[in-house]
Amino acid sequence: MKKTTDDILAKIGCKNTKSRKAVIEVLESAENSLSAEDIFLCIKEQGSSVNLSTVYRTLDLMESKSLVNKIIMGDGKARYELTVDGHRHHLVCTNCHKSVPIDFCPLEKMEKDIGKTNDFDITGHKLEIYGICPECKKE
Amino acid sequence: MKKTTDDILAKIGCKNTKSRKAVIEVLESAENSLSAEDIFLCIKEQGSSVNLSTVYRTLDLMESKSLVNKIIMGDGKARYELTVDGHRHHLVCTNCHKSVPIDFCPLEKMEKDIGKTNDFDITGHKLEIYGICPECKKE
DNA sequence: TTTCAAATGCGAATCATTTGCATTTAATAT
DNA sequence: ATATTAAATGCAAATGATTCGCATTTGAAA
Repeated sequence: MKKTTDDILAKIGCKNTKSRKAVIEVLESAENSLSAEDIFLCIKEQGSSVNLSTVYRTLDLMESKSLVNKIIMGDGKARYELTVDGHRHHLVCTNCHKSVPIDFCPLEKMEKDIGKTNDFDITGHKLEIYGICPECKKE
Repeated sequence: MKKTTDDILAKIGCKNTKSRKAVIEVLESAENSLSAEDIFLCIKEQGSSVNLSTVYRTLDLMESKSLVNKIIMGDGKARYELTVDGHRHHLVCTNCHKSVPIDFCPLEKMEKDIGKTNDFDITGHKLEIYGICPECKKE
């Protein structure tokens, strides 16, 4: 079980530290994407401690290695999640901020065409769909 | 020519002030989406003066009335543009931050299905496509 | 186990955006 | 026109997420 996080860290050629393992483990067990502070608090709850700066640095590092996907949200806080095969978009509840991953990407087929039409080299995209989740609808 | 901005302001039921007219006029003549500070500087260049807070407040107001579309960018600054019929997505150059509007929306047809599948009431979405523009490619 | 670059913690700095409050102004009634 | 008043503005200070500098610690290679 620890093996996985160690492998991840070895693969990107950086030191295998307690903080980094903690961050990765939190992300692995998360159902939703988390903010840096969410991660920081999770680790604290587990009895360990990391500095918030270190969480940010770890996330930046992992994002630069494409291990983590940074989601820029409308509320001013970025969320992070482990990169899964390909990428993933979310349905975000504008009331409670919970997010549900969507398992397909409406852009996949179109991206190349759009790039060609506009003479851009496409490097990526961000998509979020907003709405009210079932729980919040009840209220 | 002034008529248009006056109409816009009348329509949303708020005071018709110099600052607001200035913001709207800058947005009308802009080719790309602009940051609050871009707008602030444009107005200053024209010899007038507005407070940056006022620019933000005007933009928030207009966004709340759906007259302006707020684009959340990866560089930490939001960009704004007048809402055109329906909505619009952008191809954004990650190098020079220029953006090109895309005249169709890949989500249009899918949104309802996605909402139904996940039991969400869909309220909207944001999509941006990133790449390198023709000019920046040359470098 | 020595060595040293890489990583961390801490506090301070940044920077876009927001807010409180005193002052000004546009729109309405007089 | 003028008075009246809620809405809008300017200003400066606050906020809040993220970043940075730097002294200290630590993992990994020799």
